[in-house]
Amino acid sequence: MNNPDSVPAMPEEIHADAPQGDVAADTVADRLRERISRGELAPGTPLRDAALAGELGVSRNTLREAVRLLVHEGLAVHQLYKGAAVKRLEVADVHDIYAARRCIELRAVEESVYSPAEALDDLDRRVTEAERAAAAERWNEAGTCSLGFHRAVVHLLGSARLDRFFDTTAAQLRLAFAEFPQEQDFQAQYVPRDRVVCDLLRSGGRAEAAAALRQYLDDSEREVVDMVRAAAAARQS
Amino acid sequence: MNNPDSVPAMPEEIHADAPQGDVAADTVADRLRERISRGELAPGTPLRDAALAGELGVSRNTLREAVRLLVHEGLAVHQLYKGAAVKRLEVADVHDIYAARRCIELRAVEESVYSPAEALDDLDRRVTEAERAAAAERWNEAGTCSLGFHRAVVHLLGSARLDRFFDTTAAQLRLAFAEFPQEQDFQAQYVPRDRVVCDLLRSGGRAEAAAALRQYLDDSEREVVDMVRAAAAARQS
DNA sequence: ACGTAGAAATGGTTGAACGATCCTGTCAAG
DNA sequence: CTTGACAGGATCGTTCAACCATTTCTACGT
Repeated sequence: MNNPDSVPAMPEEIHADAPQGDVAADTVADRLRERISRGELAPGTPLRDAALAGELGVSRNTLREAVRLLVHEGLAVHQLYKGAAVKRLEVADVHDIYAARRCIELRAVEESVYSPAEALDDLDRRVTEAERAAAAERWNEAGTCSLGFHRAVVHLLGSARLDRFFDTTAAQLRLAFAEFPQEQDFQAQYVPRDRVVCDLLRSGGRAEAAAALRQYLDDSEREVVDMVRAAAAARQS
Repeated sequence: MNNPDSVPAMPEEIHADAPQGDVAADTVADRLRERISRGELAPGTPLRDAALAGELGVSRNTLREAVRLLVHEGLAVHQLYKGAAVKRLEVADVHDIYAARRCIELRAVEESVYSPAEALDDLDRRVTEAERAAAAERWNEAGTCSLGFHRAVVHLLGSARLDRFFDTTAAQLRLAFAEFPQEQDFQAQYVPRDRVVCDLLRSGGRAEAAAALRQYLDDSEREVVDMVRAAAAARQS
């Protein structure tokens, strides 16, 4: 099955915009993250180092460093002598992730009293962007913008570490969607609810905003759990 | 200054209790983490791969994978062509870390309404342990136990990801103490305040518990900032 | 059919090599 | 004496080829 093409796969050209002050393993990790998030490397796909190393034009050692980073980020899992594979989200993971989201995002809403006005304006910009994308029926982009809104909410807390944590968690959450690329438009349904949360927040209704956000997260969690269950069921057949 | 002992440093024996189902790089990362947290590798210490690889009895490649993990965890920093060094906490880092702690721990207190009684009993156990250690003037152990209490508080939220995040953040915070091994006993001063928070939590006084915890974190942050400032000043001379 | 022994594939680790870059100390010109 | 060029040496980043360990596949004999 592993077609040993005598002609090596064309090494993807190095992106000129790749961070040049960076080491190879990091840029390779970026490339892999990218591929995973766009579903090109579906959950469960084994990450064979020899193959990927050739494909990306780096040595096996470098690629292994990159894969180790992905494992550390929870985007891949590792088994001794069986290598790494793209992480497959389980129901427990979804609950775990949403517990974390509830913690951080709800706290951010409560703490937003201390946030400067321009930070709240940034929130509004994000939602407006998402609405524009949704109106144009660019569902994929709408999902990305919606996520950007939540990212901005977290950013209100002013901790780069929390921002990073949210990013990696969101990346994991995307694994659920990666199995159903066509379902991405379901995210658009949540854009109006982003708007509600945003407006309540700006008008000072923290408690209502928090309640709305909590409901939002509960509903979203239910939906993602269903997706994961469906994916597992589809895999059985 | 880098004494090139012609006789190679004795490779530390492999711990028999090292997770055997694990790959070498992970166990090496554990060893390095250990060394850093106990101050054996002080902040600013360069992590020279050739030297460390020999010392730990692994190849340079394996060691580099381990170091990359530490960098990813924020325990080390990396500069291209200059290698990695143990992270030196700056004031901004301390603010960042405490913003994250406030977010998570305060949320945990508020959310503890939904926590089962035995989870709260666990909190009590941790504090009692810390008190015992403090009474015996084992300050180092008291600090560890106190941290265990806060860890248990976070655990109330029921997210393994948040637990992990708290752990890595706490490990970063230890970098501040690593420069002042003798000051570790100052942590003991906080044990009685842990007791207050714990009791308020168990008696249902969430709001008071949250207020006490917030005050706790504010004071602690101030103190750690002073430590970092002092360390920076001491470095100038 | 079934278990089993090889064989092939893959993973884990090592050691050496080579170029790139940084650092340091030297030396000569000003 | 200061300054700057410059030559080593040290370290880093990366690659490559090899080796053993383990799994997985396959084909064979029963």
